[in-house]
Amino acid sequence: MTIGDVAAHAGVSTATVSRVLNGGLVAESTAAKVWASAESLGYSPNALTKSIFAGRSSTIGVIIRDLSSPFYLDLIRGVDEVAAANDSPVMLANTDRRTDREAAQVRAMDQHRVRGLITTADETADPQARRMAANGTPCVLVARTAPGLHSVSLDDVAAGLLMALHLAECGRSRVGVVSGSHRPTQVNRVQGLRQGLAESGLPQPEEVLVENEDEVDGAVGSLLHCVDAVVCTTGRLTVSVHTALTARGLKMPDDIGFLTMDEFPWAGALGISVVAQPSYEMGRRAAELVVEEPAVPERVVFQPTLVARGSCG
Amino acid sequence: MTIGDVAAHAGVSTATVSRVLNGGLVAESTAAKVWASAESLGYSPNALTKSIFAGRSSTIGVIIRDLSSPFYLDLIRGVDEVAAANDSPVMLANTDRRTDREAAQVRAMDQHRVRGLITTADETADPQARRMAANGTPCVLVARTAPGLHSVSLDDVAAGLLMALHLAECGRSRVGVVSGSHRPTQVNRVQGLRQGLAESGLPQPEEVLVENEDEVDGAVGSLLHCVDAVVCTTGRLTVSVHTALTARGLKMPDDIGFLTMDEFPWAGALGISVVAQPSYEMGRRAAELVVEEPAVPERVVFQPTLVARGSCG
DNA sequence: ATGAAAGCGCTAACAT
DNA sequence: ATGTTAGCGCTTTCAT
Repeated sequence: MTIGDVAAHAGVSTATVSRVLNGGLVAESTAAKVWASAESLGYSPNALTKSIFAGRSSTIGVIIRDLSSPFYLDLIRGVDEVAAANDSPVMLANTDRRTDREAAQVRAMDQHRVRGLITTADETADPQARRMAANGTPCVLVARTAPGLHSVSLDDVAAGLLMALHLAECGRSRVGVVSGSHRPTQVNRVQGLRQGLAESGLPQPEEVLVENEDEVDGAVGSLLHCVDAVVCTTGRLTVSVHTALTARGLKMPDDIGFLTMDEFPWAGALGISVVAQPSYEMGRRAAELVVEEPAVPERVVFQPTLVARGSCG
Repeated sequence: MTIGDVAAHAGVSTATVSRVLNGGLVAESTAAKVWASAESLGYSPNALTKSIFAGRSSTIGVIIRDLSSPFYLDLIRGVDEVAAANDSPVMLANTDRRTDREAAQVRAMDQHRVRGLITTADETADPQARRMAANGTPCVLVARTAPGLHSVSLDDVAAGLLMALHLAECGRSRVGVVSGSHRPTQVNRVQGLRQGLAESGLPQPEEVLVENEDEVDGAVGSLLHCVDAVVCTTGRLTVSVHTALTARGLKMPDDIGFLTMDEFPWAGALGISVVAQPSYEMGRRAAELVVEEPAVPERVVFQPTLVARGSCG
């Protein structure tokens, strides 16, 4: 089914059909004929071919590190919302935390001539992203910044400060922190926490860094002999850390304080206090940057909010 | 940057460049020249144009009813996994439970000439899907079947039976069930439950159907005067039902039994028993159907499994 | 108001 | 082994 078939069926030229389909100047009567033909032939315009002329597709590319994380999920929902409102399909790729996949995925997005790219990938793929940006494809970094590229991120230091403040208010004095990686988000959150604790006149935290989820239990155990509160700087490890705590029979907030990052569906039911980031809004904003294509790199920073539910006292 | 630019730079024809890029028969020396030119010009092949020739894109389309549901999330992960292994990008659309959006999204997928479509949409869009299927685009229904289309679904009746059996084994005698809609999955699960209870010599369940999450609390309340176990046939409402129960001070399993659908990250920590569906595997299988394009409509049915954690006794 | 024709970036015969 | 040429399905001048 091509535009040619429709043209033949309607007894007009392909140019006319194209005009009808795209709202050009055509006589009422011919337009009607064309619509009828298109209908009866079950014609479906080829979006791929259209994109060739535009030079790019209307698709928005999204590269996600970890599809199992609630944060990224909400991010996607936000992106999708804005994309849908702009008739832009969303092309999704999951690196599944395998950094070596990122380059290939960015390349794929580039080759599909996405209208813009929203990525949570590591620095590895930055040069490619920058090249895309130079060629007129807006690229938005999420949870990270880089020169020459847009970014949407959380004020991670503020998140750490918020945590420290809350712990201090709850009368906690010795805190242990579980972080998830060396990435800037994690480092900044811990830094904010340190700063906040210092400002509150509290001792610096005991820190463990955990890459793998199955190391959490041991790490938390090593923390426990000297702390009265455990904070977790990544939503990814919330379940594991919580489990490590409760498995030892510790009750919150009486035996131990617990504070973690990122809102999640069960937080309310479990009474777990969190420092939340507006992930859905961040997704929306990222997509808006793609749609609006600001000329100069924009760095959007969102503020975290504390949701106190009693797990710290 | 087109193939023509590369050809000019390398002093060969576009055909030769195309051959080099796609592994045709070319002299080592020319190939080297071409690669060098492509490299230095930063050439990136246009996947859109390629698809024109193939007649279709390599993209797999996925339409999801509800991106916030863990079930669909795992499904996507499965799809993405197989898609990535086949160099197929994934195009994602979220209907956000607005049935009226489905038709437009299926149409968009069609117009983008997706290689195949995996959809959780309602019957509304079936005629379009069937037309696509007729034109050679494999369409896979998830959690639903329809004549002429592939499908991947759970044995929902078995899920209900499993629930009934477990409740009976735990000594529950009067069960209340919260279902989420009139869709076949829900109906079949309840039917399986009824059948299982009957076979176990237990009375038929008290049933409430809840469309909106904020009606859950009232609905559960209305159930409570006469039941010693509550089952929820949709993972979407697990949190709400659980909250409705605990908010009334009911302890599981002593005061009330609780059993719900779909595995979720906190189930272990909370000791909630569930009947799980292999969502990730289902996603994989759906994508495989797209890739393999079986000539006749295939109906893949997965079996649910009980994960007993003590919330029923 | 409509058609003819050129061309978007690429591939695939068909030549040489 | 490489170039020439004719498309793929569509848009867009430029004529008429």
